[in-house]
Amino acid sequence: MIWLLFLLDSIDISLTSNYITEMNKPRPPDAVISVMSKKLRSVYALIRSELEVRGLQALDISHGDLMFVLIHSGPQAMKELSRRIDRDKSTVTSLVDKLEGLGFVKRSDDPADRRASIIGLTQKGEELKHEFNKISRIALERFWHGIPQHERITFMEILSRISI
Amino acid sequence: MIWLLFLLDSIDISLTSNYITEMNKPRPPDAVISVMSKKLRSVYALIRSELEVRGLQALDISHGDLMFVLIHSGPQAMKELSRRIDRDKSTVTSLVDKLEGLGFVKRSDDPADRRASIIGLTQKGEELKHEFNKISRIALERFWHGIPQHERITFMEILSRISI
DNA sequence: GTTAAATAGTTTGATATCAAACTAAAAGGA
DNA sequence: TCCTTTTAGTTTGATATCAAACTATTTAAC
Repeated sequence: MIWLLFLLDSIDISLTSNYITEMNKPRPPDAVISVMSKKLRSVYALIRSELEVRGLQALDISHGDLMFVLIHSGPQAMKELSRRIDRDKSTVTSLVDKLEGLGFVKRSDDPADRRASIIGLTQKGEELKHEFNKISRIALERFWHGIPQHERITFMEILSRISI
Repeated sequence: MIWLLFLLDSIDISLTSNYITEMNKPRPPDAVISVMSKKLRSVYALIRSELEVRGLQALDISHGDLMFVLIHSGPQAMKELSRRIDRDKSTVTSLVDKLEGLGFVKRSDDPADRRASIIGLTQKGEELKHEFNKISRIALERFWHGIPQHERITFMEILSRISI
Protein backbone atom coordinates (compact mmCIF):
# COMPACT_ATOMS: atom_id res chain seq x y z
CA MET A 1 0.00 0.00 0.00
CA ILE A 2 1.65 3.15 -1.19
CA TRP A 3 -0.95 5.83 -1.70
CA LEU A 4 -0.72 6.67 1.95
CA LEU A 5 2.73 7.90 1.19
CA PHE A 6 2.73 11.54 0.29
CA LEU A 7 6.45 11.75 -0.21
CA LEU A 8 7.09 9.25 -2.94
CA ASP A 9 10.39 7.76 -3.85
CA SER A 10 12.16 10.72 -5.41
CA ILE A 11 15.24 8.81 -6.51
CA ASP A 12 14.75 7.92 -10.15
CA ILE A 13 16.37 5.23 -12.17
CA SER A 14 19.31 6.75 -14.02
CA LEU A 15 20.72 5.43 -17.27
CA THR A 16 23.34 3.60 -15.23
CA SER A 17 20.69 1.93 -13.04
CA ASN A 18 22.43 2.99 -9.89
CA TYR A 19 19.35 4.11 -8.05
CA ILE A 20 19.62 3.74 -4.31
CA THR A 21 16.79 2.55 -2.14
CA GLU A 22 17.58 4.10 1.19
CA MET A 23 15.85 1.27 2.97
CA ASN A 24 16.70 2.15 6.54
CA LYS A 25 16.39 5.93 6.45
CA PRO A 26 13.41 6.86 8.61
CA ARG A 27 10.38 7.61 6.52
CA PRO A 28 7.88 10.27 7.51
CA PRO A 29 4.75 9.26 9.49
CA ASP A 30 2.69 9.53 6.28
CA ALA A 31 4.56 6.52 4.91
CA VAL A 32 3.63 4.25 7.79
CA ILE A 33 1.20 1.97 5.95
CA SER A 34 3.54 1.40 3.06
CA VAL A 35 6.48 0.68 5.36
CA MET A 36 4.52 -1.62 7.66
CA SER A 37 3.13 -3.48 4.67
CA LYS A 38 6.59 -4.00 3.24
CA LYS A 39 7.98 -5.28 6.57
CA LEU A 40 5.11 -7.76 6.91
CA ARG A 41 5.60 -9.05 3.40
CA SER A 42 9.27 -9.60 4.18
CA VAL A 43 8.35 -11.58 7.30
CA TYR A 44 5.93 -13.71 5.30
CA ALA A 45 8.58 -14.37 2.67
CA LEU A 46 10.99 -15.49 5.39
CA ILE A 47 8.37 -17.81 6.89
CA ARG A 48 7.50 -19.30 3.51
CA SER A 49 11.17 -19.99 3.02
CA GLU A 50 11.42 -21.71 6.41
CA LEU A 51 8.33 -23.79 5.62
CA GLU A 52 9.86 -24.86 2.31
CA VAL A 53 13.13 -25.89 3.96
CA ARG A 54 11.04 -28.28 6.10
CA GLY A 55 9.17 -29.74 3.17
CA LEU A 56 6.05 -27.82 4.17
CA GLN A 57 5.81 -25.71 1.03
CA ALA A 58 2.20 -26.74 0.60
CA LEU A 59 1.41 -24.59 3.65
CA ASP A 60 0.92 -20.85 3.62
CA ILE A 61 0.91 -18.30 6.43
CA SER A 62 -2.73 -18.76 7.44
CA HIS A 63 -2.31 -22.54 7.62
CA GLY A 64 0.44 -21.88 10.11
CA ASP A 65 -1.82 -19.56 12.09
CA LEU A 66 -4.47 -22.23 12.29
CA MET A 67 -2.06 -25.01 13.24
CA PHE A 68 -0.50 -22.80 15.89
CA VAL A 69 -3.84 -22.09 17.50
CA LEU A 70 -4.64 -25.81 17.63
CA ILE A 71 -1.18 -26.62 18.98
CA HIS A 72 -1.52 -24.13 21.80
CA SER A 73 -5.25 -24.16 22.56
CA GLY A 74 -6.39 -27.63 21.61
CA PRO A 75 -9.37 -28.78 19.54
CA GLN A 76 -12.01 -26.17 18.87
CA ALA A 77 -14.88 -25.18 16.62
CA MET A 78 -14.50 -23.63 13.16
CA LYS A 79 -16.13 -20.47 14.42
CA GLU A 80 -13.54 -20.03 17.15
CA LEU A 81 -10.71 -20.68 14.70
CA SER A 82 -12.21 -18.05 12.41
CA ARG A 83 -12.20 -15.54 15.25
CA ARG A 84 -8.70 -16.46 16.45
CA ILE A 85 -6.94 -16.21 13.09
CA ASP A 86 -9.15 -13.35 11.89
CA ARG A 87 -10.32 -15.04 8.71
CA ASP A 88 -13.75 -15.44 7.14
CA LYS A 89 -15.51 -18.70 8.01
CA SER A 90 -15.45 -19.72 4.34
CA THR A 91 -11.69 -19.22 4.33
CA VAL A 92 -11.38 -21.39 7.43
CA THR A 93 -13.35 -24.13 5.66
CA SER A 94 -10.79 -23.98 2.87
CA LEU A 95 -7.79 -23.93 5.18
CA VAL A 96 -9.13 -26.89 7.20
CA ASP A 97 -9.86 -28.80 3.98
CA LYS A 98 -6.25 -28.39 2.92
CA LEU A 99 -4.77 -29.29 6.30
CA GLU A 100 -7.11 -32.29 6.57
CA GLY A 101 -6.04 -33.42 3.13
CA LEU A 102 -2.41 -33.21 4.20
CA GLY A 103 -3.21 -35.26 7.30
CA PHE A 104 -2.41 -32.56 9.86
CA VAL A 105 -5.92 -31.99 11.24
CA LYS A 106 -9.21 -33.85 11.55
CA ARG A 107 -12.85 -32.83 11.83
CA SER A 108 -15.03 -34.32 14.55
CA ASP A 109 -18.72 -33.91 15.21
CA ASP A 110 -19.71 -31.71 18.13
CA PRO A 111 -22.18 -33.78 20.22
CA ALA A 112 -23.51 -30.58 21.74
CA ASP A 113 -24.35 -29.02 18.38
CA ARG A 114 -24.78 -31.13 15.27
CA ARG A 115 -24.20 -28.08 13.05
CA ALA A 116 -20.71 -27.61 14.42
CA SER A 117 -17.40 -29.38 13.81
CA ILE A 118 -14.53 -29.61 16.23
CA ILE A 119 -11.14 -29.35 14.60
CA GLY A 120 -8.21 -31.10 16.20
CA LEU A 121 -4.68 -32.04 15.33
CA THR A 122 -3.79 -35.52 14.19
CA GLN A 123 -0.71 -37.27 15.53
CA LYS A 124 1.09 -36.05 12.43
CA GLY A 125 -0.02 -32.53 13.16
CA GLU A 126 1.15 -32.76 16.77
CA GLU A 127 4.60 -33.67 15.48
CA LEU A 128 4.91 -30.22 13.90
CA LYS A 129 4.68 -28.36 17.18
CA HIS A 130 8.44 -28.05 17.56
CA GLU A 131 8.95 -26.90 13.95
CA PHE A 132 6.27 -24.21 14.16
CA ASN A 133 7.66 -22.88 17.41
CA LYS A 134 11.08 -22.80 15.82
CA ILE A 135 9.91 -20.96 12.71
CA SER A 136 8.08 -18.49 14.92
CA ARG A 137 11.22 -17.87 16.98
CA ILE A 138 13.38 -17.46 13.86
CA ALA A 139 10.98 -14.93 12.33
CA LEU A 140 10.68 -12.88 15.51
CA GLU A 141 14.41 -12.86 16.12
CA ARG A 142 14.96 -11.76 12.53
CA PHE A 143 12.31 -9.09 12.82
CA TRP A 144 13.54 -7.55 16.07
CA HIS A 145 17.25 -8.06 15.34
CA GLY A 146 19.22 -5.06 16.54
CA ILE A 147 16.31 -3.42 18.33
CA PRO A 148 16.93 -3.19 22.11
CA GLN A 149 14.23 -4.63 24.37
CA HIS A 150 13.14 -1.24 25.70
CA GLU A 151 12.55 0.03 22.17
CA ARG A 152 10.54 -3.10 21.33
CA ILE A 153 8.31 -2.29 24.28
CA THR A 154 8.06 1.36 23.22
CA PHE A 155 7.10 0.28 19.71
CA MET A 156 4.41 -2.11 20.98
CA GLU A 157 3.09 0.50 23.39
CA ILE A 158 2.62 3.03 20.60
CA LEU A 159 1.28 0.38 18.22
CA SER A 160 -1.34 -0.62 20.77
CA ARG A 161 -2.51 2.98 21.15
CA ILE A 162 -3.11 3.17 17.41
CA SER A 163 -6.83 2.73 17.72
CA ILE A 164 -7.80 1.87 14.18
CA MET B 1 -0.68 -13.90 11.21
CA ILE B 2 -0.83 -15.20 14.69
CA TRP B 3 1.74 -17.91 15.12
CA LEU B 4 4.31 -15.31 15.93
CA LEU B 5 2.32 -14.69 19.04
CA PHE B 6 3.57 -16.79 21.87
CA LEU B 7 1.09 -15.52 24.37
CA LEU B 8 -2.24 -16.39 22.85
CA ASP B 9 -5.52 -14.94 23.79
CA SER B 10 -5.99 -16.37 27.23
CA ILE B 11 -9.52 -15.13 27.71
CA ASP B 12 -11.81 -17.98 26.78
CA ILE B 13 -15.40 -17.90 25.75
CA SER B 14 -17.48 -18.62 28.80
CA LEU B 15 -20.96 -20.05 28.74
CA THR B 16 -22.23 -16.49 29.01
CA SER B 17 -20.16 -15.35 26.01
CA ASN B 18 -18.79 -12.38 27.86
CA TYR B 19 -15.22 -12.71 26.75
CA ILE B 20 -13.36 -9.44 26.54
CA THR B 21 -10.85 -8.64 23.84
CA GLU B 22 -8.58 -6.15 25.50
CA MET B 23 -7.85 -4.44 22.23
CA ASN B 24 -5.72 -1.56 23.41
CA LYS B 25 -3.68 -3.23 26.15
CA PRO B 26 -0.07 -3.33 24.96
CA ARG B 27 0.87 -6.72 23.64
CA PRO B 28 4.32 -8.20 24.16
CA PRO B 29 6.94 -7.79 21.41
CA ASP B 30 6.34 -11.40 20.36
CA ALA B 31 2.89 -10.40 19.17
CA VAL B 32 4.14 -7.71 16.80
CA ILE B 33 3.36 -9.45 13.52
CA SER B 34 -0.15 -10.34 14.54
CA VAL B 35 -0.87 -6.83 15.80
CA MET B 36 0.66 -5.08 12.78
CA SER B 37 -1.28 -7.37 10.47
CA LYS B 38 -4.53 -6.57 12.21
CA LYS B 39 -3.95 -2.82 12.08
CA LEU B 40 -3.18 -2.97 8.36
CA ARG B 41 -6.31 -4.97 7.66
CA SER B 42 -8.32 -2.35 9.52
CA VAL B 43 -6.77 0.41 7.41
CA TYR B 44 -7.58 -1.51 4.24
CA ALA B 45 -11.17 -2.00 5.37
CA LEU B 46 -11.49 1.73 5.99
CA ILE B 47 -10.08 2.54 2.56
CA ARG B 48 -12.39 0.04 0.84
CA SER B 49 -15.27 1.73 2.60
CA GLU B 50 -14.14 5.18 1.41
CA LEU B 51 -13.77 3.86 -2.13
CA GLU B 52 -17.28 2.45 -2.03
CA VAL B 53 -18.73 5.74 -0.79
CA ARG B 54 -17.28 7.31 -3.95
CA GLY B 55 -18.71 4.69 -6.27
CA LEU B 56 -15.23 3.18 -6.72
CA GLN B 57 -16.03 -0.22 -5.22
CA ALA B 58 -14.59 -1.93 -8.27
CA LEU B 59 -11.15 -0.76 -7.09
CA ASP B 60 -9.07 -2.48 -4.46
CA ILE B 61 -6.06 -1.29 -2.48
CA SER B 62 -3.43 -2.09 -5.10
CA HIS B 63 -5.42 -0.29 -7.80
CA GLY B 64 -5.22 2.75 -5.56
CA ASP B 65 -1.47 2.28 -5.17
CA LEU B 66 -1.02 2.19 -8.91
CA MET B 67 -3.25 5.20 -9.57
CA PHE B 68 -1.47 7.16 -6.85
CA VAL B 69 1.92 6.52 -8.40
CA LEU B 70 0.67 7.68 -11.81
CA ILE B 71 -1.00 10.74 -10.27
CA HIS B 72 2.18 11.81 -8.55
CA SER B 73 4.93 10.59 -10.87
CA GLY B 74 3.36 10.64 -14.32
CA PRO B 75 3.30 8.03 -17.09
CA GLN B 76 5.77 5.19 -16.71
CA ALA B 77 6.61 1.65 -17.72
CA MET B 78 4.98 -1.47 -16.26
CA LYS B 79 8.29 -2.51 -14.80
CA GLU B 80 8.63 0.72 -12.84
CA LEU B 81 5.04 0.43 -11.59
CA SER B 82 5.80 -3.10 -10.48
CA ARG B 83 8.79 -1.87 -8.51
CA ARG B 84 6.95 1.14 -7.03
CA ILE B 85 3.92 -0.73 -5.75
CA ASP B 86 5.91 -3.85 -4.89
CA ARG B 87 3.84 -6.26 -6.93
CA ASP B 88 4.75 -8.99 -9.38
CA LYS B 89 4.77 -7.91 -13.02
CA SER B 90 1.96 -10.34 -13.80
CA THR B 91 -0.11 -8.73 -11.06
CA VAL B 92 0.57 -5.29 -12.56
CA THR B 93 -0.65 -6.59 -15.94
CA SER B 94 -3.89 -7.56 -14.21
CA LEU B 95 -4.25 -4.30 -12.32
CA VAL B 96 -3.62 -2.23 -15.44
CA ASP B 97 -6.11 -4.37 -17.41
CA LYS B 98 -8.76 -3.58 -14.83
CA LEU B 99 -8.01 0.14 -14.62
CA GLU B 100 -7.86 0.37 -18.41
CA GLY B 101 -11.22 -1.37 -18.64
CA LEU B 102 -12.66 1.19 -16.22
CA GLY B 103 -11.24 4.01 -18.30
CA PHE B 104 -8.81 5.34 -15.70
CA VAL B 105 -5.52 4.49 -17.45
CA LYS B 106 -4.24 3.84 -20.93
CA ARG B 107 -1.35 1.87 -22.41
CA SER B 108 0.97 3.51 -24.94
CA ASP B 109 3.85 2.05 -26.95
CA ASP B 110 7.33 3.01 -25.84
CA PRO B 111 9.15 4.24 -28.99
CA ALA B 112 12.49 3.57 -27.28
CA ASP B 113 11.68 -0.08 -26.57
CA ARG B 114 9.04 -1.94 -28.53
CA ARG B 115 8.78 -4.54 -25.77
CA ALA B 116 7.65 -1.96 -23.24
CA SER B 117 4.38 -0.15 -22.56
CA ILE B 118 4.02 3.24 -20.96
CA ILE B 119 1.05 3.52 -18.64
CA GLY B 120 -0.59 6.87 -18.17
CA LEU B 121 -3.75 8.30 -16.71
CA THR B 122 -6.70 9.20 -18.87
CA GLN B 123 -8.60 12.43 -18.31
CA LYS B 124 -11.05 10.42 -16.26
CA GLY B 125 -8.19 9.08 -14.18
CA GLU B 126 -6.78 12.55 -13.61
CA GLU B 127 -10.13 13.58 -12.19
CA LEU B 128 -9.63 11.15 -9.29
CA LYS B 129 -6.54 12.88 -7.97
CA HIS B 130 -8.43 14.88 -5.38
CA GLU B 131 -10.44 11.87 -4.19
CA PHE B 132 -7.38 9.66 -3.76
CA ASN B 133 -5.53 12.37 -1.86
CA LYS B 134 -8.58 12.78 0.35
CA ILE B 135 -8.92 9.05 1.06
CA SER B 136 -5.22 8.93 1.84
CA ARG B 137 -5.54 11.82 4.30
CA ILE B 138 -8.61 10.28 5.98
CA ALA B 139 -6.86 6.93 6.44
CA LEU B 140 -3.69 8.46 7.87
CA GLU B 141 -5.60 10.75 10.21
CA ARG B 142 -7.64 7.79 11.41
CA PHE B 143 -4.51 5.68 11.83
CA TRP B 144 -2.50 8.21 13.80
CA HIS B 145 -5.46 9.65 15.72
CA GLY B 146 -4.44 10.37 19.30
CA ILE B 147 -0.74 9.71 18.76
CA PRO B 148 1.35 12.88 19.30
CA GLN B 149 3.70 13.90 16.51
CA HIS B 150 6.85 13.08 18.47
CA GLU B 151 5.62 9.54 19.09
CA ARG B 152 4.80 9.12 15.39
CA ILE B 153 8.39 10.02 14.62
CA THR B 154 9.68 7.64 17.32
CA PHE B 155 7.54 4.85 15.88
CA MET B 156 8.80 5.48 12.32
CA GLU B 157 12.39 5.69 13.53
CA ILE B 158 12.17 2.30 15.23
CA LEU B 159 10.20 0.82 12.31
CA SER B 160 12.89 1.93 9.87
CA ARG B 161 15.60 0.24 11.96
CA ILE B 162 13.74 -3.04 11.73
CA SER B 163 15.99 -4.44 9.07
CA ILE B 164 13.95 -7.35 7.78
C1' DG C 1 26.98 -9.38 -38.62
C1' DT C 2 25.19 -13.30 -36.29
C1' DT C 3 23.83 -15.91 -32.46
C1' DA C 4 22.94 -16.44 -27.54
C1' DA C 5 21.27 -14.48 -23.44
C1' DA C 6 18.47 -11.31 -21.12
C1' DT C 7 14.40 -8.54 -20.72
C1' DA C 8 9.21 -6.47 -20.95
C1' DG C 9 5.02 -7.79 -20.66
C1' DT C 10 1.37 -11.41 -21.29
C1' DT C 11 -0.73 -15.81 -20.48
C1' DT C 12 -1.69 -19.88 -17.83
C1' DG C 13 -2.56 -22.23 -13.70
C1' DA C 14 -2.92 -22.37 -8.84
C1' DT C 15 -4.19 -20.42 -4.38
C1' DA C 16 -6.05 -17.69 -0.39
C1' DT C 17 -9.46 -14.57 0.38
C1' DC C 18 -14.19 -12.83 0.93
C1' DA C 19 -19.35 -12.02 -0.04
C1' DA C 20 -23.48 -14.11 -0.84
C1' DA C 21 -26.36 -17.92 -0.90
C1' DC C 22 -27.29 -22.36 0.64
C1' DT C 23 -28.52 -26.49 3.93
C1' DA C 24 -29.19 -28.29 8.36
C1' DA C 25 -29.68 -27.49 13.10
C1' DA C 26 -30.45 -24.70 17.25
C1' DA C 27 -32.65 -20.96 19.66
C1' DG C 28 -36.35 -17.78 20.40
C1' DG C 29 -41.04 -16.31 20.49
C1' DA C 30 -45.90 -16.82 20.54
C1' DT D 1 -45.82 -27.27 20.45
C1' DC D 2 -45.14 -24.93 16.32
C1' DC D 3 -43.27 -21.44 13.57
C1' DT D 4 -39.76 -17.86 12.82
C1' DT D 5 -35.23 -16.31 13.30
C1' DT D 6 -30.54 -17.15 13.96
C1' DT D 7 -26.45 -19.75 13.52
C1' DA D 8 -22.44 -23.30 11.85
C1' DG D 9 -20.33 -24.57 8.20
C1' DT D 10 -20.28 -25.42 3.10
C1' DT D 11 -20.62 -24.11 -1.65
C1' DT D 12 -20.33 -20.92 -5.41
C1' DG D 13 -18.39 -17.18 -7.79
C1' DA D 14 -15.22 -13.50 -8.12
C1' DT D 15 -10.73 -11.41 -7.35
C1' DA D 16 -5.76 -10.24 -6.35
C1' DT D 17 -1.68 -12.52 -6.05
C1' DC D 18 2.42 -15.06 -7.63
C1' DA D 19 5.37 -18.66 -10.24
C1' DA D 20 6.37 -20.50 -14.47
C1' DA D 21 6.25 -20.46 -19.24
C1' DC D 22 5.63 -17.98 -23.27
C1' DT D 23 6.40 -14.39 -27.27
C1' DA D 24 8.67 -10.52 -29.07
C1' DT D 25 12.35 -7.45 -28.59
C1' DT D 26 16.72 -5.73 -26.90
C1' DT D 27 21.36 -6.41 -25.34
C1' DA D 28 25.61 -8.90 -25.03
C1' DA D 29 29.09 -11.82 -26.75
C1' DC D 30 31.79 -13.59 -30.31
